[in-house]
Amino acid sequence: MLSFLYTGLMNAPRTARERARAELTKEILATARRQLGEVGAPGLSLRSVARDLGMASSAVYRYFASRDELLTALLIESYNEVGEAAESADRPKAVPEIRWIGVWNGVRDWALANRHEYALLFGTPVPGYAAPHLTTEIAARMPLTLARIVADAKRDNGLRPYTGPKCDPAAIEPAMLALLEEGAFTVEETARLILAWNRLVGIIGYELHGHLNNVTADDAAYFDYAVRAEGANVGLAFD
Amino acid sequence: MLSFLYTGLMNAPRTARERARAELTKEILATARRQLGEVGAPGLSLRSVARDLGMASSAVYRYFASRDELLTALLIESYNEVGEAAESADRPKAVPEIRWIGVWNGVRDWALANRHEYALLFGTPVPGYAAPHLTTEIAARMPLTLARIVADAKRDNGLRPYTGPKCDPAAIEPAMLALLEEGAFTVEETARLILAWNRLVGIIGYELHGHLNNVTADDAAYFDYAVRAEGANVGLAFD
DNA sequence: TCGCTTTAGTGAGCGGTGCTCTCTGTTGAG
DNA sequence: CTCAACAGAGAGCACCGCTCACTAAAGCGA
Repeated sequence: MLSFLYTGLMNAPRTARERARAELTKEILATARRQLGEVGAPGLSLRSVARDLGMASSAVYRYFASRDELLTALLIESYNEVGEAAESADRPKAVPEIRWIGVWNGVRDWALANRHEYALLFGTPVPGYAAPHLTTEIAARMPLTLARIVADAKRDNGLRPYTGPKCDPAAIEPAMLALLEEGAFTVEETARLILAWNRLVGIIGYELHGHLNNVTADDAAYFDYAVRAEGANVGLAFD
Repeated sequence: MLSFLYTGLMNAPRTARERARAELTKEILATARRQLGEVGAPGLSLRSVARDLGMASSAVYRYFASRDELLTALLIESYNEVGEAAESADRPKAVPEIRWIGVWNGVRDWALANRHEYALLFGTPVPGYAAPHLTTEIAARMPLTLARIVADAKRDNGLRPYTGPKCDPAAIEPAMLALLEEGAFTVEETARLILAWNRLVGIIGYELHGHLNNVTADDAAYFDYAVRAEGANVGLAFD
């Protein structure tokens, strides 16, 4: 499982054979990524990747043990990209509200430009395919960027008081609570942050997949509203 | 397109041939539905439906012009089921807060029992497949059940004042605004209702598809919290 | 009732898929 | 230099959606 990570990409290739292997692995990934962008994950075919590269389909199996393993590699790549998009959209010196809006728009822009990749990350899973545990760490980059913003806001000016329903602490995964205690969040604040993340990731997905077609007229304006509403919910100074 | 609706199911069959056709159409649908529940939409195969029924795969094409048409029939069936689940979970004589919780739990229960069907309705769309317009009317049953609850609450006791960010009216589809004006909603209230619907449908999807695996420990408790938070957001009396 | 048209169902076939297996040639290490 | 590890090719298996030519039966107008 995930053998490609160790045999192909990591460590400096020493022999000519190893270098060739690393190179071809990258080429396969790049071709697969291009096809993913064009036809989406369900349409991605190992055979057509092989055709594009002018090699026998069976040869690709020397590099990726299965189509699922290839998809996993693309999944990791995409998680990193959306994390990168979120991080680079952040302006740590700006006020939290501006940062919040900026990061969410960065994520949405990436999603609009990489809709099939977004679907792979946050959409309905391909039946029979389960993302390996390895990916959870990388998957955290994007949400952690948002957590940092709220943590900074809390440190500098405090969060606005919240008057809504309370969340049962037992509902949240202990590891997640521990992680966010670094930002000195209460259970309540953690739950609201998770909720905000869920909601906005969901709304981007709905826009992308056309579920808002007969509902909203201006998706960007609706998203802007949702981002502000969500920001207010986690305690930022939107009104 | 959608010829099966007219040739197979609607109107009372008169001749023996028409009756046989109606019957077989139903059998195909039932078999397909069973397979959908077992292997999900991407795994649903017209050939295996035919095998289950002991007929040649090509014969199925006399009843459904394509796999997509078969999926559309299942889509309609599922939309009606989730609408039915929402409506029958409503207790119109109860207070709005109880009704709100009840309907959402009804929807979630249906989703948990019919996860592949839920994915078909609200998940990532199958590439190349676009749901026909016909379905939008049926799709409205579930959200309208929720709109009714909030409308009743507004009529009887008024909604709680909302202090969050405002929504640009241009963001919402005019037809949607007109539809909800029947419940005497303001643009702001309509936007919040849509938002609530988006969010909760999304959260159910996340739970179903495992995206909450490392985030929440008790999905039911988390959903309960989300339902209350969302109810408070639309102006119901949760605190 | 006859004859014709419409329909249901069959099975072969096309081009595609993921994946396996055997075989060949090459590379690299002891 | 030898030999094992490895890369690549190609045939093959079982599946997929879908089409087409063909047979048999049903329905219907004359």
